[in-house]
Amino acid sequence: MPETARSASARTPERRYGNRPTMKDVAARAGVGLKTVSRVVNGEAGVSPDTERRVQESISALGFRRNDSARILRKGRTASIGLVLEDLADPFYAPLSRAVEEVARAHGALLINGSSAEDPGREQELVLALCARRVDGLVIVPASDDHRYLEPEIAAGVATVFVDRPPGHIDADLVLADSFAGARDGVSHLIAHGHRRIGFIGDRPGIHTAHERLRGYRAAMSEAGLPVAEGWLAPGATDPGRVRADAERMLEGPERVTALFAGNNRVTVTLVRVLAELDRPVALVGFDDFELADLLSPAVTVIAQDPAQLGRAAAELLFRRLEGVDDPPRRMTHPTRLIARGSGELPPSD
Amino acid sequence: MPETARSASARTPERRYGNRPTMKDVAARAGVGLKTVSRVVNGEAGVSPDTERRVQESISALGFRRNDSARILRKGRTASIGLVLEDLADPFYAPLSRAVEEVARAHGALLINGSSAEDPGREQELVLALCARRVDGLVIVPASDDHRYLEPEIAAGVATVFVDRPPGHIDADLVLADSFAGARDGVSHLIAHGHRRIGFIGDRPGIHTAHERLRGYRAAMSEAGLPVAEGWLAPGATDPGRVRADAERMLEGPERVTALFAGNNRVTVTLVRVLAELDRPVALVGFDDFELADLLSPAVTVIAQDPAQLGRAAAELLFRRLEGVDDPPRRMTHPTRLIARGSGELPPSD
DNA sequence: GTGAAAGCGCTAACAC
DNA sequence: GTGTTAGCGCTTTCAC
Repeated sequence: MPETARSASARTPERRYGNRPTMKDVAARAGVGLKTVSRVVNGEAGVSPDTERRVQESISALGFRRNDSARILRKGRTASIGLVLEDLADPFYAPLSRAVEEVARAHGALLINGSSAEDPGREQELVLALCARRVDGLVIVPASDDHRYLEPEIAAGVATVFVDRPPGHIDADLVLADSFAGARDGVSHLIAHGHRRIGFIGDRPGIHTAHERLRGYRAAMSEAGLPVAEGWLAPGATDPGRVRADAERMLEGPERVTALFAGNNRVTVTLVRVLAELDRPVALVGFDDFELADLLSPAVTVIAQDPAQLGRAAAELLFRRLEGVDDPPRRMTHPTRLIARGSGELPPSD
Repeated sequence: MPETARSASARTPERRYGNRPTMKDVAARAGVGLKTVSRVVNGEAGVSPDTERRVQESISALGFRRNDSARILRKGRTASIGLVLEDLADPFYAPLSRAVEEVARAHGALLINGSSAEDPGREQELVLALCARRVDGLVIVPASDDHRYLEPEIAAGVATVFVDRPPGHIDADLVLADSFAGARDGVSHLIAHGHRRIGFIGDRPGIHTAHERLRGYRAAMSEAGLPVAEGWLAPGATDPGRVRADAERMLEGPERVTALFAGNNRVTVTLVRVLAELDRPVALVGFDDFELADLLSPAVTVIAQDPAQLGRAAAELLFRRLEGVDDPPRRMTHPTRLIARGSGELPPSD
């Protein structure tokens, strides 16, 4: 039984890419050589108009589309970068992700991304899967605190930029917001408005930004010569139940706080809910800006950072590396900005 | 001049994947055949413990990681799917995207995604780039209204599911929310609370959901026997400037509306701002739920759809196709839910 | 148990 | 202008 070029031989998997035509098929149909088709497909010079026409006709008749997997294998560059972060749907990370995508697009690269769900194992699994795909570079918001697993990859040439949180146990490019200064400014703002007992509700202290923000809180209190009671500190998971419980605890008793500082956007939103149920005003400053913060009553005073700017900076640094810039790892810190809207300017209620 | 296996010959690009070791290198170092390394890397049976140990040692010494580009080329499946939508950072699409990612992960696939920015040309460019990468399947939120460009791809076996909006001029799987019924319910709700002059501010009418929601508005008005003045309809771009101008126009004059229906989340947010500046109460119902809607005053009544559910349904349908289910294209419609919070229950102000 | 050889679809190099 | 050849790094087949 005779076999045509495309018939399923014993060596061919049952359905390869749905049995799509290849350049060879296009060449055969157009009666030209393989390389001529390649030239046409890639818009290279040196093909006569007539030949080009025949090849084009053949391409559309067969529904040919170049297989970039093969191209990638041959060229050694995938024109894609990987992005791994905690949660693509988080209102803080979504704009960051979008900014990375825009920069990638400007450089002709696609974006492969994944959410680590704050799970170090999942982060590593995703990152290594991306390395196996030979992405040209990686932008990572760490969930893990040990990135030594990346050492062979970086050594092998995978450009890597960390953003929002520093990597653990390795030296690499890094783009951060100034969490320490931001938190210090926010807490100083509350102190300037007369508060002396201020609660801090933040994220788990293992997370770098959470740690820095707590440090900023302590610095502001200390600079003002104010004591900090143990009960005013509540680092931990940012689920509403925990945040609510800690807030309610701080808001009662003789040592009760007159103001709260929220360590991130999710904490802030939960605190807004808790405070809305209260019969007395409690001042609030939150880290991270969020939509509609200005329409709540009182409008919420925040320490704003620009996630899109962080993403853009990280991606641009990455592509600079891919273009061959080979300085030692760079650490960029972006300033934060206090936006006073009302909740942070409330006076103490006693 | 003698050449080792990995030295840069004239035929080798200067830096291929940063010159990473291949299975061949691992095999040479371990003193085994190529296929044996392949067996170890893929956890296949039939390798003696001793050989396996030697290969493993060789793998970690060289920092070998399997090149999935080559694997993909050979196997014909990329274990990746593409997602194209309007804007990854939009609070409606971000959870949809995350849901698609989770389903992909459950099926061992990576997600490559891109934002079309509501630009048909960019949608097509992205989709075709994903096809060239031979993604196994596509989830698309259309920006374009003509998807005939996808016909050869679908014919060639790229599974495709549309979500949120139907494809143009082709028949394909589709997951929608019930925009028509949702809008009709929302407007009926306003009518039930005494309103007779209701404005509709929506998205551009070329967008399917916008069209359906306008149809729902008309149906509700018509069912109640209410006339619709031309000035009460304002489809168009959803930028705050346009929405504000149209709202302000509707809110003055003798025929002024006492209630507004917002066609999507962005319009709703802008209208909340406009109405907050007003000296009289105007009722508002918005399509799409949004965070903090319950904390505004008045809290905002919405027609809620579940974007994560839409994404999950679309991705699950896609993987069912990839597993070989071959029914005719399916169209799934998810119901919406009215959440009364206050703004939609305000009585007419005159 | 192990390995040699073929080939996935493309691009690079070089000959014609 | 155009075609031929080699080979990217892997998996498949089949022989040992």
